Amino acid sequence: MSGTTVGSDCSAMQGIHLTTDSLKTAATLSSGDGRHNADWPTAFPPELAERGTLVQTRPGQPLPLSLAGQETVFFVRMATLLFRLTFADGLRQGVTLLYPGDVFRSAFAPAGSASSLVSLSSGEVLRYRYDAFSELLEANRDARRYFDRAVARQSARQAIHLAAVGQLDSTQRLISFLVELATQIGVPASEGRIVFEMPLSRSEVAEYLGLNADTLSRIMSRLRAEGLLTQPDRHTVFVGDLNALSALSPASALLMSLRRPNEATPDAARA
Amino acid sequence: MSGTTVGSDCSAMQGIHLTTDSLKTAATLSSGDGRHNADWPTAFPPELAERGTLVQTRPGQPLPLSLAGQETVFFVRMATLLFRLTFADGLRQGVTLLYPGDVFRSAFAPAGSASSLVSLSSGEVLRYRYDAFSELLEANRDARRYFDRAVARQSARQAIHLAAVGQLDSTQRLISFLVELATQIGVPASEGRIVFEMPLSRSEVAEYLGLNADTLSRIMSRLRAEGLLTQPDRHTVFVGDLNALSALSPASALLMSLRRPNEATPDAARA
DNA sequence: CGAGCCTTTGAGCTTTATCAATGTCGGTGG
DNA sequence: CCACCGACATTGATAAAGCTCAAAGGCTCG
Repeated sequence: MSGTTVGSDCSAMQGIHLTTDSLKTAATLSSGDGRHNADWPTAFPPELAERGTLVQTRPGQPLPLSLAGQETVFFVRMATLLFRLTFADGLRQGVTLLYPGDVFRSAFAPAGSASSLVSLSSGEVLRYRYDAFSELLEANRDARRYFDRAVARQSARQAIHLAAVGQLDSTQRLISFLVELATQIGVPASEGRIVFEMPLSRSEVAEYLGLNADTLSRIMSRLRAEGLLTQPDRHTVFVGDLNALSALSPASALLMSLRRPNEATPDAARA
Repeated sequence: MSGTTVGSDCSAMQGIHLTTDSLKTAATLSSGDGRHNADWPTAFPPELAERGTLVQTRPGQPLPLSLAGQETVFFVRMATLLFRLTFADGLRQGVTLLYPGDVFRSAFAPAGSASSLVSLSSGEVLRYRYDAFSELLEANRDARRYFDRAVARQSARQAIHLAAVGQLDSTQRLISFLVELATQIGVPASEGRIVFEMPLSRSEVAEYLGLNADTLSRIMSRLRAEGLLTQPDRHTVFVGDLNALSALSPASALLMSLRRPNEATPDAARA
């Protein structure tokens, strides 16, 4: 599995439709390291990948939830996405982060302009019309299973996030967030550390955690001062000792138990 | 519609299995007022109702999420349920309220003892083993559609709840909660008012809203003093003017747009 | 009728938001 | 190459929202 953030500054990025064989890469990429257990498919079924519309994303790029009035479905092949809700008065809340392997159905969001889906990184997303996607699932048992599992996994993640926002103090919330990122997009670095690129700006993180951006900055400074974190630059975070960090938030254990699906783990934990 | 708060000390209440025709009531009840549009089923398909295990609930009764190590699915026929998450240190957060028509898959909750599903009222719930339920959905297109819609609806509700907890002040949060209840379980009363039984105790409401119980009590007192609410007893709430109330929280509009599925509305809003 | 639990309400304190000033990064154009 | 600009980040002082603790009613159920 390769790196984390990309850094492309390409141009055309909207809906290139893939014909069945125009992009073997798609199928190949997504079947990935998949162990093809018929009962518990861990990889996105290639038959589905072939039928989607490829969207190349850039940081900050919005992904419209409805396409010609139709419901949509997105499969995150390689990117980090944010699903965000905006109230009438402009208050915004980051609801869920979506990582590679995740699937998002537009009906998961309240109707209207309140909801938006934004890519936080450069990457690739497959887009479907919901009715077409739904038919594909009917025809493909593995695809259906993949989708149902993905939905369940994300639902669990969102529940933990809600509990963190509702019950934890600001420090614990931030730590929970860092643990989430370390678990989902972190990669091992020297001396047992873990690195990841922070895909959100300070104010986006604050919005996600239900905190004030100033407060958040203060807390990050404190964690840095305490040596729990190192930041060579604004967007790169090294976690020295993930265990020490996670011990500081009650949500850590739950967050770390949620792996991303393609993770190469010896035992395929089922739920 | 009897009592509310905990205190059940009853005895037998678990799983009575229904044979195909032992409970015609089931099918009848759940097909309810359903308009049987093949494309968009609004009622829980009777074929599914017949196959579930009927669980009669009492206030405070826990519904175990795993059954002999198997994943489960619950269909709420008549009750209000609470899905709650508990952190290792005992902090608890109410994640979602489930109303009649809702469907809950145990995998929506993080694994382990952190999650629990509790009935807040007397009522009836149908329980399935997930693998059996999954097969039923494969065999029944309407059932599959019902399930997918239900999941989407609940996901949207949970997103709004998260945004309320993350962004709103305590008064707005409480008002959002009241608007949710009025929308979901409220019934018209005299003089254009709306009544509902509050299925949660003060401290459970506080837990759901991420507030302190004392603070919550204060705010309710204030709303009562301002005449927005009337409470003949602790568990009965009259909302004098739902529009006036909902104007006080930015989340109201979104919450009110989520109707429950069996609602007899002229137009069947699709998403 | 009494025990226990839930609720209400007050006083004081902690945490976090707000406001404002200053600093840093990255890009742009002279 | 440097000066400038705008967006983002940091940090301090202050204020307010909500939490904690404690005491005093109410309800409910044996």
